[in-house]
Amino acid sequence: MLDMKYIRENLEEAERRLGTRGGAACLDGFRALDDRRRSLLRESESLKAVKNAVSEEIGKVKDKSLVQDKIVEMREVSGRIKVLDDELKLVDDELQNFLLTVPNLPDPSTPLGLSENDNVEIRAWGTPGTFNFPAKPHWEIGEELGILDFECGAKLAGARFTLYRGAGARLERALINFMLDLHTGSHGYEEVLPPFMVNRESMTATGQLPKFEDYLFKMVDPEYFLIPTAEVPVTNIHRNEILKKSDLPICYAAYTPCFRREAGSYGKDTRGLIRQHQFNKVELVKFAHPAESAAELEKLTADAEKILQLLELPYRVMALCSGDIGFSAAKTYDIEVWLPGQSCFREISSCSTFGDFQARRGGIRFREDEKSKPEFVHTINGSGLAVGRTLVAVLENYQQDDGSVIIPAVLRPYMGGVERIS
RNA sequence: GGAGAGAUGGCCGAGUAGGUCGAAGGCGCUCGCCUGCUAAGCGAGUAUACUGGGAAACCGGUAUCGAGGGUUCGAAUCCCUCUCUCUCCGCCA
Repeated sequence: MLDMKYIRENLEEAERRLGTRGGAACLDGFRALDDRRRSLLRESESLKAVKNAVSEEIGKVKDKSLVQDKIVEMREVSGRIKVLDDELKLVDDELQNFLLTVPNLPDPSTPLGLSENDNVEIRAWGTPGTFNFPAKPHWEIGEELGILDFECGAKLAGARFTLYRGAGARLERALINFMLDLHTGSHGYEEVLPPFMVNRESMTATGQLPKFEDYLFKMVDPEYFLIPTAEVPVTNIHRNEILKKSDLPICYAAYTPCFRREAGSYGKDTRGLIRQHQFNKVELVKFAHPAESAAELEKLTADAEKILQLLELPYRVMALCSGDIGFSAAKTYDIEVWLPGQSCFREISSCSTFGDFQARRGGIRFREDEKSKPEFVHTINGSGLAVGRTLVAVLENYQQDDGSVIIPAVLRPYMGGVERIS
């Protein structure tokens, strides 16, 4: 959520910055609602001041018959207040609902552009390997090895679900453990294991709701939402808290499955593991001092990259342009891994800083000094990494001409010493 | 699922025959004083949000005692609904 005072005082600048996301940035109506709200508030509150003062006088008088006229008068004032407050509530709700659907302002360092074609490559690591045979896509490798069963996934649940078997299931688990061990052991993150379902408040704080309910899986009674990313529960750990400045940055790493409706992506990536309704991810989440958030985003991105480096998987880092960043993000780096079976780079991590956008929605604050006003922290998060897609990258980059797949050296301890799946 | 108990400020904990309670007291914390160190002691201060005024320091108003409604001139205190926590029983990975 954007700061109301900022919008009030910088309406045109806010519209211009939002406009860089593409589409019409429309803050029309904000000013009218805001003015209406404040005028109602002023009127209601001044009446309450009168009511409070008179009620206090009435309280001091023993014989209420002496103040009967005041009681009657206040009865009318109370009625008037009720009317004003009812309308205020309507205006307030409308204003809140409006603000909750306004996306974050792109950070000044976010490149301008309209689509993914305008994203900017920041750096690349590793060299795509060459194969003396036609490189296969992972779904062929996985099916031939009997470790990925797409048919059975469809039987059990439907399209975009997969059954992992044997070494495939173990490789997924190995990747999860490898990632968590690295981030907690070497990068300073605390491991957390959150609920995989959350309530509406949590989804609203991180920005999935109210605007993107269609993208989520939802339980109706009682109402719960399956998390689309661990970002949601982990960011909400500190919802409505005032953190100690000395504790910042707070860094969490969490493994969770993620559940996404993938509404609007019909026909896209229908083969293989790339786009599933359920997938595993290790997520990194930070709560940082505003002055440190830019640097923390760089560090977090580097932490995610380290996984690919140790797995020796080639990748590139892209700065998403203003038209391609997510609703809540101010700045995003995508890490894209090389997939030889499909001859393309595919997103395997998305690392973003949200500025105070999520913190304001969630009431996550800190104090600069003991006596100063609480300020909003900045939240930062990124995949470290998407596990299913990492498995895809391992299968495709480490495939051999005999159909087997070499296990990267760093994963072998997690695979019971297995060096090759064949 | 059944039966009970509870939810107050950073923490602990008073306050329910409605009335000056944003809320006693204690702890913690901050700033001063004092003690040549440490401990103790003394004094003052110590919530948040919105809103009005002001360049600012700051001053005023309103709201908040789990959440939301209601009764009342007036509610932490009464009524209703919901959420969460705890205890016991049942069931269960």
